[in-house]
Amino acid sequence: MASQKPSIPKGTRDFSPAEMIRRNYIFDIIRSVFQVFGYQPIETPAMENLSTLMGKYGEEGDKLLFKILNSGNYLDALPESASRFLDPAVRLTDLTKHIAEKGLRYDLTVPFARFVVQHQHELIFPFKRYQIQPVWRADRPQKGRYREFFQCDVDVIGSNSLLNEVELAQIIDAVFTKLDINVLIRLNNRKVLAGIAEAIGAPDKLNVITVAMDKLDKTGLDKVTDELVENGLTYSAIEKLQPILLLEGKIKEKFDTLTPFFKDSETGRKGLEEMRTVLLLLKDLNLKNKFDFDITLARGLSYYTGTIIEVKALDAAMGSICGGGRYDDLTGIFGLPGMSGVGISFGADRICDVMTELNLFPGTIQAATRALFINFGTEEEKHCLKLLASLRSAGIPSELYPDAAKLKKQMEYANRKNIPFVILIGKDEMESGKITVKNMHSGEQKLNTLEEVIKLLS
RNA sequence: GUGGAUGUAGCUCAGGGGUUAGAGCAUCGGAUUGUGGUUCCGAGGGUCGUGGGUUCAAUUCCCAUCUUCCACCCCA
Repeated sequence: MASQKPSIPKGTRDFSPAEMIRRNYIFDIIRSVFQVFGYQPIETPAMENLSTLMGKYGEEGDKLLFKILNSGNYLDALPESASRFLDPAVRLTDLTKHIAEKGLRYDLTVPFARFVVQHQHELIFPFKRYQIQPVWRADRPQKGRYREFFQCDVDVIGSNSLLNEVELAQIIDAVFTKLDINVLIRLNNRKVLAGIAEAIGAPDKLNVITVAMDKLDKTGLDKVTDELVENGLTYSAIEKLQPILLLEGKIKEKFDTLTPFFKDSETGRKGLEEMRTVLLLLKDLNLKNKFDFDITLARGLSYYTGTIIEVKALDAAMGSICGGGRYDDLTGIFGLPGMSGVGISFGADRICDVMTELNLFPGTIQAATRALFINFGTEEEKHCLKLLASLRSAGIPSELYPDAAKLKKQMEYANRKNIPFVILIGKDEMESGKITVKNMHSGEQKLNTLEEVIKLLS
């Protein structure tokens, strides 16, 4: 039988020990910050019922869901002959709903909303939770984009207070300060965006406007204008929108321009007021990283209703490495209305990419074996096993080479694994009861008692 | 879903319509069976992504397909 070339699905990755050490460094910092702010961990299944996931991320999102084929003879469950679904006139989604009822989660927010509704009577509100798990998207992979990646979510649900938004900004600041990444925290509010749509007389075109505005810094004013025209915005509306699109400079100037602009839009005024509250509180907190009120920030996920947040690394070319916002009614679809939540998600994989690119991992993070016992044979093995146990109970990470291989091979093993000390116990040492310790860095070698060895390696 | 690149040894990559396809690194053995990193010597390892076409002859040229990467869309 010809052996097949091993491979893994597109957009997924294996993580080597060296990579896991770096990834765990990031996860540990993020987790410790979450905990210090009073958030509690939960986990949810990798797969959810498709009905939980569908329709929550907009049309695009549905396409990017990985669907799981039903077990057993799934074609038997079809209401009519399978051949009908081969007709191109029949929509593929019709077939999908008959043969797949589960899907891999697309993010952690929607499963969290489901979790909250399902466990509402056990939870203490406002409920502050964090969740660090992989999510899956059937996207085309490219730089910084994977089909399986880890999100680190923090959310507060059951509180309308804008203090939560402020707290999330503090968490962002604390995490990236600890990771030594310089970031810009961009803030906006969906109500401000809705207000703009209202004020220019195109309230139904909110989505078109936000998507176009989001592209402003990438494609420029002309392209954005073209796109707006294509999507049916009138020239007079675009004309009114222009000064908003070009709004730059200090936060205060943005408020000065928007305030009169919103004189007929209550939604806009409300959004602006929320922004003012959040920004003023943040101003007094002296965050290490910069934040800005950026009216071109839109964010695609359709469930956001208030504040939206996005974080970009300043020194690396990478999409957003953290994002989130407030959703007023995500639990409503699952039967629990009036429960507002706000949360953010850190993209661990992108953060890892940025830190690798900028060389930000400290050199001291690898927790490797401290000492390797050389294996000289059966008698020596037995002797070493006891000493090994002593070192381990003293908390010294140590190992015994499992085979009586050539010394060169064992030394090479220690060398390649970066083990700083090698312990040699042959006939001589067994008789004298002493232990030879070799420092692999300096090459120097000494006879010691067990106590001395423990002291030396601790 | 759209567009552009890519695929040759475990890895990074040269090469070229015509005997036996190369290099560096890695692996294994030896110099050196109680002493690693450096050095030297040697060995193993390939259906040149897959399928088809052109040709006396294709790994090389052409077409298709898949893979990976990059960009768009969207996003972490």
